[in-house]
Amino acid sequence: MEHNLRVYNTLTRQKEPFKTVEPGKVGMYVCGPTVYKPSHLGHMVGPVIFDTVKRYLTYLGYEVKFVVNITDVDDKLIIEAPRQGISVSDLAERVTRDYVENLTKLNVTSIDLMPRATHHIGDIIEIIQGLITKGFAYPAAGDVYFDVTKDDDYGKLCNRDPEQLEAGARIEVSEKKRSPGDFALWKAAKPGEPAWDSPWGKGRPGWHIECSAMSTKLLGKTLDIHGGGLDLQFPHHENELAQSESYNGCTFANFWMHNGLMRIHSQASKIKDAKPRDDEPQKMSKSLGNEIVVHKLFERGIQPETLRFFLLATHYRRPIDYSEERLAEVGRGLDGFYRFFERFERINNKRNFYQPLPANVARGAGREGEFAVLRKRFLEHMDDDFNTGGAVGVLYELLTALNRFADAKQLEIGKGTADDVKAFEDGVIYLKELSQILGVFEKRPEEVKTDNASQQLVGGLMQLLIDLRAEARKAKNFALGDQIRKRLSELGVTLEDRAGGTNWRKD
RNA sequence: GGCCCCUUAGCCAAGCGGUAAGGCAGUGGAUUGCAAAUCCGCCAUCCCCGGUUCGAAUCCGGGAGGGGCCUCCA
Repeated sequence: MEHNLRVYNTLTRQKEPFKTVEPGKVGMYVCGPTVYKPSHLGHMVGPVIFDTVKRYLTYLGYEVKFVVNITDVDDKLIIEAPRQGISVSDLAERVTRDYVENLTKLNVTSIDLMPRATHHIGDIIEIIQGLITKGFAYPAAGDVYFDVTKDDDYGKLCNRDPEQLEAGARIEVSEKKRSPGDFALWKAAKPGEPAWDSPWGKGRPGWHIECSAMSTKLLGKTLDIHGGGLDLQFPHHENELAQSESYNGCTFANFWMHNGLMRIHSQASKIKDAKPRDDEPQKMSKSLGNEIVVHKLFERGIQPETLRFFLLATHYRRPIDYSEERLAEVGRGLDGFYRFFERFERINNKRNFYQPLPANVARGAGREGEFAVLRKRFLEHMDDDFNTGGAVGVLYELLTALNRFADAKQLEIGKGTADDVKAFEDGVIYLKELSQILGVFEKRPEEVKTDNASQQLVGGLMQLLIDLRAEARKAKNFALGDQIRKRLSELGVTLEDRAGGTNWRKD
């Protein structure tokens, strides 16, 4: 496979040339949510990033298997379910549905499997038993713990020294543990808790082990990419790594990718007792209670595509500060693209911009024209550790270049030569090709929900007003023409006079 | 206390040793009857102080400020 892709690896703290275990194939595992509360914006960062990662790898020719797990049994669920008066499994089901709906809206379509922890209890028990047999774990009164002192390179992902874990003394205290850094693989059930039979009695899996079990089961012993939020590095990923490598005796993941965290200024959130320095951004998290719930954002009319673009406009390893203003700003930037797509359809009314790409698009073909150069720069950014921020910048340059070209050749009034039109269409095809890598502009933005009859009526009335205004302007009665435009503007309708006629647009 | 990471224009942001992409906002112009849309122009020397180098936003050292993890967390 020929490419120049380099990927930053948390394990080595540097960018490395991307390689895979099996030629042409990629196994990618990303940690999904513990499903006890509706997803907030922070939960969307990883999926959008890794969806884009998969899109790019697929673009390069890889066959990618992308797994996102759902942790559906955990203390958090056990506490939350009774509060809502429902069972743990119903809670899990409800929250998972919310998660998936949000992902779908954000055009995260590339996930192949979403395994649930509770569907893999057998696999989990098998690994725990294996770890006990190999001497890496020990049962203790119905629990089972991983013994970090038996794992020579424990802490290698995060530079964590097991000795110093004691010094912290903030770790869960348990007299069952041999040393403070040990963590639970299996937890004995208290009465009324969800429980499964095991060699150590009724209980449930600890956190971390489900990921080791499901990733091995579904993707094999060595993952090409393991992803997740920066906050999962320790202890979650460190422990996953320790378990898996101790059990399988081989490298767990070749590339560890961690996305930056969504932050929010507490003033912008609804926290009552904000901390003294409430002007500094903080991580968005359920436990801090400052989260922006995704489905509420959609209910308020935020376009999913605006959100996706917002997430991709920054490099994935950096934190992103959320604010309403920022979202509105991104939306304004996006408008330029939507207007261009309409322009394209005016120029070539045979084609709908959102139609799929022709299958015969020859990638990398084409002259060293301006559009082709920009396309190349876009791909170079993606090769550089999936630098979507840089790529988005180039997409804007391509947009400007296309508008400039259409202006210069007066394509809108049919003045361009056949060659001009061809060159323009090639450029548009590049734009579509690159947009698809980012997972944007694949379908027309949602129209305001009105029934068909109303829409037709509005269209008819608008045409009536436009025609009347055209007559007034023809008669040089600009005062009347301007009045019509002004009154419409007050209603949120903008008129655009062009050579080919007048367009209208609702804000 | 330990371990990571960040600091670029009014705001967001790319940049990974060769003399600052892009977006939003602002502003001047082309176009327009006037607008809208579009295009063109203007708008930073990169937190501070040292050092390495012919050359540093980019490397090294120190300082200041901020974030994350060490406890559930995407």
